[in-house]
Amino acid sequence: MESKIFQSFLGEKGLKLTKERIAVLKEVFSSHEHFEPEELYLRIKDSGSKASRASVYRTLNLLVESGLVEKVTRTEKSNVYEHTFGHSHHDHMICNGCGKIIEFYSEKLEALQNEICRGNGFIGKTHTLEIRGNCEKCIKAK
Amino acid sequence: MESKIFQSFLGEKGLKLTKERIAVLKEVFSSHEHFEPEELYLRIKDSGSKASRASVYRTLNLLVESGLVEKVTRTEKSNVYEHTFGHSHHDHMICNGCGKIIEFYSEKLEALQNEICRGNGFIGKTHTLEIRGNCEKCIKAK
DNA sequence: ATTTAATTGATATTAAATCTCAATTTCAAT
DNA sequence: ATTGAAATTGAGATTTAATATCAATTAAAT
Ligand SMILES: [Zn+2]
Ligand SMILES: [Zn+2]
Ligand SMILES: [Zn+2]
Ligand SMILES: [Zn+2]
Repeated sequence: MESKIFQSFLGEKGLKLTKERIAVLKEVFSSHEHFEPEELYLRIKDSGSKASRASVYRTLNLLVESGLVEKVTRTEKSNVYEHTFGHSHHDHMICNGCGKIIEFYSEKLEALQNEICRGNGFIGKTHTLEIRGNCEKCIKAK
Repeated sequence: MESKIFQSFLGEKGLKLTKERIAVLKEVFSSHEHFEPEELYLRIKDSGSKASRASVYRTLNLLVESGLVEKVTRTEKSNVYEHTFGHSHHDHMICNGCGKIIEFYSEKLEALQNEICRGNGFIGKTHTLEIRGNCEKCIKAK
C-alpha cells in the first residue's frame, strides 16, 4: 500500500522507483519504531538488500516529501536558542511561507497537557510545541 | 538580574564568572530574538567584547543548564524519523530518566491547538509536541 | 602574594548530512 | 530486442556544527 503511494508520488515528479528506493521503503516500514538514518542504513545492509548511505539519505528526504514519513525532531542547520529568563513560557507558530514566528501562550493548553501527562502516569517538566502552517499575510497573498 | 542568577548558578557548581562568560551572557540578553551560536559569536565580536567560538558554545550549554536560556529546537545527535502512513497523528512524551517514549493522542488537545491558531489568523498544517519529564517507573524508582 | 583549580583559545577531531561525477540503470520509443 | 535520453547510484570528497585537546592564562580563596 505504501509502495503504491510512493510510486505515484515518484511518478508525478518524473522520478523512478528503483531497487534501492524499494529497499529503503521496505526497511522503513518493517518496524514501527523511531529510527535514525545510519541505523536504517545498517539494517538494510543486514537484511541482504543494498543501498548506499547517500541513497538512504536521499530516499528519506523523498519519503518525508511524500508524507509517508515524518521527522520526529525538526532540525534547522544548527541549534536555535532564546533567553527565557524575563519571558514567560510560550510556544511557537512558524509560517512555512515567510518564516514569521508567532509566540503564543494558552493557560488552557498548558493545563490540558498536564492533565494528559497525569493520565499517562507521567510528570511533564518541559515541552516544546511548534506549529507549522501559514500566517494571515501569506494566506491573503494567495 | 540574570547575571546574579548565573553567578550563583556557577558558584554552586564551583565554576567561575569570567569576562568571556559575562560577554556571552550580556549579548544573549541584549536582544529578545531567537539566535544561533555562530550568529551570537559574531555579535559578541562586533560589540567589542571577545570570546572564542569554543567559549560561546561552552557558555551556551551552561546557560541552558542554569535555566536562563532554552533551546527552541531540541536536537539529538542526528535526525530521528518515523513512518507515519498507517499510523494516526500522535505526539510524544520522553522520559529524561530512562529515555522511554510514550506516544499519545488527544482529540481535545488537537482541537484546542486549532482554536488557538484561528485566534492568531494562522492556519496550522502540522505540529510537533514533545513533552520531557519523568515516566511512572522512574518516578517510583526514586 | 601564593596556590590551586578552572578557563581560555587555537587547533584538531568527530560526525551528520550533502555534494560530485563517472558509471550504471531505468523506461519509453522505436 | 535495441536504442537513447534522463534519472540514479555509490565511493569518496566536502561542508559544517559541535566537541575535544592541551599548553598557557586567569580567577579567587587563603
Ligand atoms: Zn507550552
Ligand atoms: Zn520564542
Ligand atoms: Zn498533536
Ligand atoms: Zn512516534
